[in-house]
Amino acid sequence: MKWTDLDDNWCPVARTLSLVGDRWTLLILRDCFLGMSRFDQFADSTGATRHIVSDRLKRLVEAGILEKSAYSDRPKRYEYVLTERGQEFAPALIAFRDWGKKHLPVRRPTQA
Amino acid sequence: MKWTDLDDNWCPVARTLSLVGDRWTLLILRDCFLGMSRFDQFADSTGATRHIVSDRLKRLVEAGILEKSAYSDRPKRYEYVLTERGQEFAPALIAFRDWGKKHLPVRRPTQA
DNA sequence: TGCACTAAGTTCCAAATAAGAACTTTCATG
DNA sequence: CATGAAAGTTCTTATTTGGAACTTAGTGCA
Repeated sequence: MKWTDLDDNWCPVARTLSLVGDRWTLLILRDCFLGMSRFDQFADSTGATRHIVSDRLKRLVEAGILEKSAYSDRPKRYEYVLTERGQEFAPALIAFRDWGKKHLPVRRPTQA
Repeated sequence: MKWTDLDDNWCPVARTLSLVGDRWTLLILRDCFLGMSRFDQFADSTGATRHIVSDRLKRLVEAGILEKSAYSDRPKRYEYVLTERGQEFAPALIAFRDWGKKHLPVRRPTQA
């Protein structure tokens, strides 16, 4: 079975993952919760390629998890902000954060 | 940046996702919470290929999230059970389940 | 006018993963 | 001895990712 066919799975966990379960997607949402909203911020912060950031933002907008709106008209510039249903991913991200803090201490701390 | 380099990221969400953020992995954990423990059960239930189930189980065991043990000696047969730290993914799965139940009602219900 | 610079993407190619089916190994049962 | 189950492995093809370069539509000087 293809991953993309999970969208109409009987299981709500599977249906949710069909939207946010791809690589990098949840890290982009994490950045949204940290106040980021622009393309370059997501690319720099997550480390995902621009190609992937572009794909994920498009799909998150289509899923109604992020909202895209212009913050400048000339030149046209857009920003991405969590919708109400997007905000409701907070519990999931907090759960992952807590698990990581408890079970995965950093080995070699990030140097500057 | 490669996805696999997230294991020593400063962010605990990223470190956690480097272990369980690949496609199918969280669905296998879901099945563990539903009481499943065998290779074929995971393959049938998730729909992932045997190749992927094999890879994910190996990595979950290496990460200390599942424990592999023999339930039969002849022929040798193994089962996979959540460790204590594995059990602690419950809040994350519950968060995804709740989000899906609330925001993603099934369109065409699974027919038999 | 012209040059450098910014933000937000898109495009292209090579490398890594996933999908699907068939095959293997080790027994148990009839 | 033939059939079948469980747990993987192997093989080939299709889809995704990773990395770098390129594009578009301006802005800010000098």
